[in-house]
Amino acid sequence: MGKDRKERVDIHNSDVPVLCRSCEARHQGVCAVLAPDQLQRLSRQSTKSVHAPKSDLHTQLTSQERYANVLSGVVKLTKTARDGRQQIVGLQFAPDFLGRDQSPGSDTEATASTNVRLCSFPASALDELVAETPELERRIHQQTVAELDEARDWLFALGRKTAPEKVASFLLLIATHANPDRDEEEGFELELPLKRAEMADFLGLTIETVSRQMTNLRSRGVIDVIDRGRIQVESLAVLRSEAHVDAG
Amino acid sequence: MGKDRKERVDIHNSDVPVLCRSCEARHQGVCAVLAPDQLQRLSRQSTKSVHAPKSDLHTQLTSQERYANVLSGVVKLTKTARDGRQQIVGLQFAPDFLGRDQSPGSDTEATASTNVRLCSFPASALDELVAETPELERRIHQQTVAELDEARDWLFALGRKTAPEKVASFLLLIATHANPDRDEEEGFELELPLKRAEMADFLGLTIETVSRQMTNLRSRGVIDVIDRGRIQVESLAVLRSEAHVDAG
DNA sequence: CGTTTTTTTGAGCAGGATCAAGCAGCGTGG
DNA sequence: CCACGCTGCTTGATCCTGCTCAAAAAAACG
Repeated sequence: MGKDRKERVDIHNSDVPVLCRSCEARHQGVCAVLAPDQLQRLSRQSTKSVHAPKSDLHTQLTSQERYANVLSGVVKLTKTARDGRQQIVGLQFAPDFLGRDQSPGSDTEATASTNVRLCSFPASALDELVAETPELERRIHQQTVAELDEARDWLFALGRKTAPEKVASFLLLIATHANPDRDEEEGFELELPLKRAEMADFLGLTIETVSRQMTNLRSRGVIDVIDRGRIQVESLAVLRSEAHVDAG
Repeated sequence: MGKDRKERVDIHNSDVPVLCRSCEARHQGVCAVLAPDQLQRLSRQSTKSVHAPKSDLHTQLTSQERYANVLSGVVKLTKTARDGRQQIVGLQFAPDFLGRDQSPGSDTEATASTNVRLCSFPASALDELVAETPELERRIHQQTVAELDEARDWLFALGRKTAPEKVASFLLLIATHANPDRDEEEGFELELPLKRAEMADFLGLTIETVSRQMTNLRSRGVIDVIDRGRIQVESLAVLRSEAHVDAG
């Protein structure tokens, strides 16, 4: 997976902590607005950690009063009813920031879907930086607005899209998040970070319907199934038309 | 509705602009964090306006580069697909703030559902205040987080709730927003700010199903229908159990 | 009042759920 | 090395919730 990815070390920026070099959050995430010395302070209290699928990240972070950046992998935010019905209400990818926008009374769980690497630090450390850097607050706010926007796109999908459209929309979401500036024309391989049950919980469907729609897409030549968690997408444009993305 | 509500004029605060006295936004909304002189500056550029149902508030505000507080009424945020399918992705009540968290690329419309009174002011005026008052930015951020939370609750409702549960959940939402600290025990009258078609667009259902579920709730004694837009709710607790609110 | 809009009600249909097997991959242990 | 159990995925048969189509009833409005 990481073999053909360029290392993004800042050769000319030796003030940047070792921990932070080649970190996505440093460039696009919340850390992007921090000055080198602030980065230094934060990184001194930061630790990287790896979490297996199904690890409960929410209680892990809140119990220790820590925040974290997602370095790699996918984190799912779920809501569960007493009768067992479950709905994924958000997915977090690198370099998303975890822990601050979870509002107090929220009954939302954060769980690793794939292997997840986190860079975590004490909440207090970030709160101090926020106090002295309005830019940082703005950056975090921007992420929240982006999440709100995505949530609203999914409200449309859940309320108004058919099962085939939902599944295509999901594949499109993964495709664009895995590589935001993908070549329009070419086909490409796609790693599915969610298993069927999770896709169902995300799309408001059952496992069976998700499975049927996947075979349906395959039989119509929109995708090739390589193995359980890997597909080949023939064309982004076709996928987009299958998803019936709303007007822009 | 307003008869038994105390007037909230700050007798002792004669520096508070006339325009702002007895305004909800002044107490719970974004204006709550402003100092009297800031309030003065802002109010000098503010105007109140009334908007009939179906007025397009989004283009009205963005074309004039103005933001606004909702003083009364209900604003719906909708997404529409090319084929006509529509989904309401958010409802704004007083004293919500309009205009800033609509991210640039968002294809979301803001439309009045009821008569809506707004207090609007130039975007630049607020941006200046934001620059000098970190508190204000934090306040706006809080509202965005609250909206994100509500959106996620509806993701669960749209993905996993049945039609009867959806309709009950909607009534519960209106009931709690109309009067956040309502007496637990007693029955009460409720004004529905949305017509059937809008309820359908909010709940991801058709008009017919909404209508059927309403008569269903009536025949089971959960509500009394007074007229098209007015119902009597027998008990909040019963409504809550009908809605199958997820675990907390 | 007639006209239009909104809501209700009914009959029939279908998309997706449910129930129930079967299958494929995979680690474990005999 | 294969039998075994386990987990995750697919496939099939049947059912039912909510949609579609149609029409009447009830409000709103000029």
